[in-house]
Amino acid sequence: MSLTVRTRYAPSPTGYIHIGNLRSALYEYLIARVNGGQFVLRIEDTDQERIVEGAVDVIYRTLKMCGIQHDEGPDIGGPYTPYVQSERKDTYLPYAEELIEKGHAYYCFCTKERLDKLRIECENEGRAFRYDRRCVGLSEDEVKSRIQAGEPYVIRQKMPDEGTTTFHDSVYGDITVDNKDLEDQILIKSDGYPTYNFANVIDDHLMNITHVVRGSEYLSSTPKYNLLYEAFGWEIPTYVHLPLIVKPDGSKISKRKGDATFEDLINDGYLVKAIVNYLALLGWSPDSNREIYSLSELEQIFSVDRISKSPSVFDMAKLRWFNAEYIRAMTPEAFHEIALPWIKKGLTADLPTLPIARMIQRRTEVLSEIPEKIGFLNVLEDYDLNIYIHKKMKTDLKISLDSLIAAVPVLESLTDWSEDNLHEALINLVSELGIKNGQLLWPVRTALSGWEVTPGGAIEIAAVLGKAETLRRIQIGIDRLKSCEQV
RNA sequence: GGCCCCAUGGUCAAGCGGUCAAGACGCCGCCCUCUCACGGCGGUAACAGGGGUUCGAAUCCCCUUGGGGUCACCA
Repeated sequence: MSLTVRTRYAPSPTGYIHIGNLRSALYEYLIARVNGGQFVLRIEDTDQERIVEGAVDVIYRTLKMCGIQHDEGPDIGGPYTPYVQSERKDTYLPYAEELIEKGHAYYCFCTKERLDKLRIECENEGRAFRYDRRCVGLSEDEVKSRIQAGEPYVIRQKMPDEGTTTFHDSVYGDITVDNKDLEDQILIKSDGYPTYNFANVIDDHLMNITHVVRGSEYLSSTPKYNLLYEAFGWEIPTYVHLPLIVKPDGSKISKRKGDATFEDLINDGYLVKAIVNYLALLGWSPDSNREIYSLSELEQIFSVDRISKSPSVFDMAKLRWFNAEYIRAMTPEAFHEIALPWIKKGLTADLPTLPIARMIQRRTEVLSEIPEKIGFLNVLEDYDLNIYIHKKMKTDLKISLDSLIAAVPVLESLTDWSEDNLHEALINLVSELGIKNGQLLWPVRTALSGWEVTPGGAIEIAAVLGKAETLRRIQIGIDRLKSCEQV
């Protein structure tokens, strides 16, 4: 079979894309690309009660940000337009009617109320609810007259009474179920819209989708889809079911629970490329030990047969690592650009941002941690003088005071306030004084920041603060140490 | 509960009858070092259990246990 591979991403517009959903889109895209095929975007909005304003835009935006570019879709058209199911509403009913003629479906007039009652009864008796097929044997005349009377109805798929149905999945292998365990699922709802269960089969066929890629939660309903394909006499697509992405506690990532949506991660300062890279490796593994891959590299090497079956835990710690890797790999200028909004968020003082960016780049794993990291640059807060005392640096209050005093004239005489010059001047001073680096630089760093821990050392911080502010802060340190009785 | 799926360190995972059972994240230690971080080096830790098949099982089969999914006029 040399058909062009065609995959589709068929989200329902709910307003956000959670991580598992995005990974599905990624894999669908990758499978199309690695086979030189096409990737289609189709909007599944057959549930009129769940329509969310602007939700489709979220989908477009997310795909675009990730570089997952579709070849056909509502926004760019294509040979199978329209790509929005609500706009295809009229195409489904005739197929359902065809099924009725062939004896694979039937009209059902049972009301929601009756069904609910049935459900409760079953629950009370401790057995699983299954539609009791009350309408399966209705005569053609009765159906006709009830429809003419305006009675609402749905169309149900009629499952075989016996036998088994087997389908093949590319990752899970052959799966067989007893037909008696299959429910007569609804194909057309009483509002005239098809259910997902029906529409996806019709559209996948009509749009010539060759590889149906979706989460493994659809595994249990796939036999019903197979029966549909068979009833129509259509070719069954290649199924590729993906293992679920779960939370550390093992439960499914749920939308309403506020679990990691793509936008959340972006807002938290995760890089798109890092997210995509991590997602690619969650449930799939390459043929080597490499972990860093760009999207275009993935388009070359992705393979369905290396998708794993077992669910994988979404591990924030690992995502952080990926993010940090991408940050560290950036040029200082590029990092400065993406970090700038976050630097501005944490910076009230008027200081040059590029040196700040350079200072924090290696020390940043997620952008959102930047503001709090650079707070010491804004104002010098009162600090505990005891932080001048550091055993490993071999400093105490006396040594710190001496070092700060010694640093003043050296810094004052510096005309070109560059990091290199600062480095040279201070290291020279160290040897002049015959002390250890830390005995000078630790006190200076402390005086400049007032923090016990800072991103960047004395020299980097001095360079960022500028000459005047550096000297001012050192003087504060000197004054405070002098007035300290223990010195 | 019925049906279906899954099962290698805490996490992601390689492995597809013969390996001292990779690698990565995390964690711990050491080195580097002006704190932190980066970087370098090292360490911790796994085939869920029980039966088979086989000369030989993490790899194949069965059972048990555990986990997950699904049972809507949602997708």
